[in-house]
Formats: sequence, C-alpha cells, structure tokens
Amino acid sequence: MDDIVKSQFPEFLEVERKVQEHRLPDLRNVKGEVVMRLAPSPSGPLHLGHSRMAILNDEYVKRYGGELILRLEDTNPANVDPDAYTMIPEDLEWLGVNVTKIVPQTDRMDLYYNEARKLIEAGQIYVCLCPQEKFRKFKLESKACPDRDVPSEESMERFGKMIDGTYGQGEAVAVVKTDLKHPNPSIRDWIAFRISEAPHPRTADRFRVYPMMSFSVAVDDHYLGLTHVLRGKDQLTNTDKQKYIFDYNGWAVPEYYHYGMVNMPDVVLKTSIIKQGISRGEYTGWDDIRLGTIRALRKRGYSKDTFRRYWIESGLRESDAEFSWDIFNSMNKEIVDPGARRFFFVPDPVEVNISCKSGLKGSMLYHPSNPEMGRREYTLGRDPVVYVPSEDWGSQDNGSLIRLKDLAAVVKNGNYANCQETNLPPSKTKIIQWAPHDSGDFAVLKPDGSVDHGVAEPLIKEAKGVVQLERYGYVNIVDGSGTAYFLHR
RNA sequence: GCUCCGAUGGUGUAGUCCGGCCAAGCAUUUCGGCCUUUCGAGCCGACGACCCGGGUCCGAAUCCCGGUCGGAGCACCA
Repeated sequence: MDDIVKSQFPEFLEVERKVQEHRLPDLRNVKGEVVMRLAPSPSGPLHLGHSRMAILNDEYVKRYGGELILRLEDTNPANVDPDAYTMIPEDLEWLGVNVTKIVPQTDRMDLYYNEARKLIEAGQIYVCLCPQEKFRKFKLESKACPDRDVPSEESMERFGKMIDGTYGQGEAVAVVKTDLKHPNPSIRDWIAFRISEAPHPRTADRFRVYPMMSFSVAVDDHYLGLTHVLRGKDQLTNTDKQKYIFDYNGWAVPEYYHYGMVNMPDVVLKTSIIKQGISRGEYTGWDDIRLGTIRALRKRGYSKDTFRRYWIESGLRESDAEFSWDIFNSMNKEIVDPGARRFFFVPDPVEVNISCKSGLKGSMLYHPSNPEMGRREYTLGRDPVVYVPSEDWGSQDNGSLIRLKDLAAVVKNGNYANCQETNLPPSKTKIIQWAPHDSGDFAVLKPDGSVDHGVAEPLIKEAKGVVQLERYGYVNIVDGSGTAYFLHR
C-alpha cells in the first residue's frame, strides 16, 4: 500500500510532510518587499534572548525580500560598551542573520533634534524645568506642569539651552504632550529628551542631550521606512507612546507585532551582571560557557540552525512561555549527530588488568550509522591494562560478565578481569567504554561550572568540533589541549 | 495599586479568525519494549492537556459574559 502511494502519488506524501513543519504565519499588509529591523542596545554581545528577535525578523525578510536594518540604540551613554559595536554584527553573522544596513543612533542626533524642534514649534513638545520628583508627582496626579503652557518660542529657547549647556544634567527635559488623563501614567506626557553629561564611548562629549527610546524609535521607524516591527510584549506601552509621534506628524504607523516573553531558566543573560562578573574575574569573558551569550553557546558547540529551528517553532504567539533546554538540545542533537565522531572518554577512571589467551585489538567505528567515516583501532596485546569508569565498574559484582565495547567480554574479579572467549548473546550484558593505558588526561568543562576529569583514547587528539563521547554526551573540542566543552547528553 | 496582554498534557507548539472532519495532532520529557558491543541514533508502545463557572447553539478548545491564574509595563534605561 505504502509503495503504491509512493510510486503513484509522491506529491501527496510531500504535502503531508509540509503540513507537519512549523511555519511562521504570514505578515499582514505586505506590499511587495518589507523593511524590518533589529534594535539592540550596544551594551554587550547578543544572548539567547536576542537571537529570537534576530531570527524572526530575518526569516520574514528572507520570505518577502527587502531590508533588515541593524539599529544600534546607543542613546544612553552610561549603557554603551564600545566593543558591542563589533560583537553584535559578529554574533548576527554567525547566526546567519542577513543584515543589510547598520545604523547607530548617535549618527542621527541632528535628525532627532530637528524633529524635536518641529514638534516644539507645533506646541506638541515643551521643555519642563521641574525637579524630577515634582514632574513625576504631576504625572501621577494627572496634573499639568506649569511649563506645559509656556509659549512654544520659550520652549524652543529652553531646548537650545539644554543643548548649549546652560542647563545641567537633571535640570530640564523635553516632554511630549499626550493625554494627562490617560489611564496609564507612563503614557501621560512622556519625556522625549534628557540631558546626560556622561561621556559617550563612541561620540565622547559631542552631545549632552539624548533622545529617549520612544522618541528616537518613532522617528527612526518612520524615516528608515519600517513596514513591520516584531518585538517583545514588554514594548507594548512604548508602542502606545510612539503612536503620538506618528499622529502628530501624520506618519503611517508600521505593523507592530508583540510576541510573548520567554523565561530562560538556568542561564545568566543579564548584560550588567555578566559585565560585573567578568571584571571581577568570576567569568573568563563574554564566551564563558556558563553564560547564555551567543558566543558562549557557540563555544559549547550549538549549531546556528538550532537557534533558527527553535525560534521558528516558538512563533509569534503572544502568550508567555518557558524556554526548554530539553527541546533545544534535542533539536541540536539531531543536527549535530550525523557529523559527530565517537570517542571513548572515561571519567573518574580505574585501572583494570585483563588476562587474555590471545592479543586484544580494539576496533570501533567513528560513527555507527555512517561506517564510511572509518574506524579507530588500538592494538593492546595479551594482558593489557585499560581504564574503565569507576562508577560502572564498581556497580558490577565480582564474577559478572561485562562487555568492553568493541574490545572484549570479560569477567570481573576486583581490579582484574578474564577474557571470555565465548560468543554469548550481547543483550543484557553491561556494555561500557574503556581507554587504553597510553591514553591522555582529558577534562570536560560543564556549564554549571564543574569539571569532569578522566582519560580519553589517544586518537581524540586529532578531533576537533563536536564529538560524542560514548555513553557520556556530546562535547565540543576547540583545540588539542585535552579539554572539551560540554554540549549536552 | 493602576494599565495592557495572555491561558491546549511537565515543557514547546498545531487547531481558535470562518463552531461540527478534534472522544484534540506533532515535538520533547518520563516509563516500558524492540534493535544494537553507547545509557547515542532508529523503531514500537504507554502515561499525560482544551483554567473555572455560566450563556448562545442540534453541536463549543473554538463565539459571548463573569471569575481565577500567569506575565509585562508603570524611570531623566533600552
């Protein structure tokens, strides 16, 4: 029956398979090509969380064609790491995200100022001289600050004084008039510009008045010609704020999508915490494998395709979710396994003396499913000493039969063992890995900060990339130093 | 507290717009079994879900109302 279907209606099977595959929903209102953006702040390299917005946006630009703009939101000098300007594009490139244009916001300060002046003139932005506390109190009480009604010429002059340094940090802000009665206090008359005298890592002291995110985002989304914006639900109120700028200017609003928040367990993502840890020497760097940065995950051996598959499957849902390492790892395993050569690693090794009537030779496939990848072979002689995992060896009683994989079946007698010549059926026998006596020390660094010490078969010295240590798990080997990074089981 | 979102097994998703083909699919986890000189891969099987209460309807996971729970935002951060 299957054969008939296969031979006569192959297209039917095709269709069925496609239905199973996860596919992102179509974007609404697409007219020809799309223009989308990634808008991280350059405070550090990208992490697992960022990879979602990067890949989702990239997927849509790949589907419809168009532009993918990397907009570096660097308008808070206190929060900028100069290295991030190079690390972020590196991370994106590795992820296979095709950025067509890079735009740092500090290149566009004149544009923000000009747009501000336009709105000041129209009476839609005013400059408030209230102390911070007072401004906030007015807001919460839905009251107008006295500066709200000064003539626009006066506000314009004050804006000039913000820029020329007459006002110091904290003494003046430019505020967008919205609706003082708006139910959400954060949307009532929100701040568009503030003074920051902190030196900017990129522009030094060239500017002292910086736009707030909601202002620069609105201006940029318009002038950069964004058609669709994908962002997290945490941006929902910002979207409402930004709509005022669009309305005041009569600009068309891009299509906004807000996907749910994803909680990522067991991993450090917060840039400020990582930075602190690095400077204190607790972490070796941005790629410390205990971290959730893209470069750390990359170092552990994750494939870029895993990120893509995972986030496509997660889609654009608005409900919150829990990140699942189980699923992420399982996807990665599927991608990485076909190319992962197998090796024996013996953690916590114990020496066993084997007695044999004839010489022993170990011969193991590099990959059982792909025999064409060849074999690794070790000639051990007649009464060799081998290493075995103490945990496995110790769990077996004296007199029990144990199979040393692809080497011999032996009967345990303390730290000695006798070869068993008979060809007993292999099932039900404990099968363990082993390493010859001339094996080198090997250590696996794990993401929880622990290290598994042991020995690994000599040929592992030639290995690079992701390998499977049989019965132990997948690891990534980056050099011949006798260490590897733990990937997953 | 205020504002806004959301709710399908342990986890991630499909289905919800346009009610019946859903006694709910897929993936992952866990547990069994098969295969096998890996506790890997593969194959087979099992457990496991439509938040609750009302309403509309011949018929509701899907529509309406109320509740509950979860999350996000409420900065001179992004």
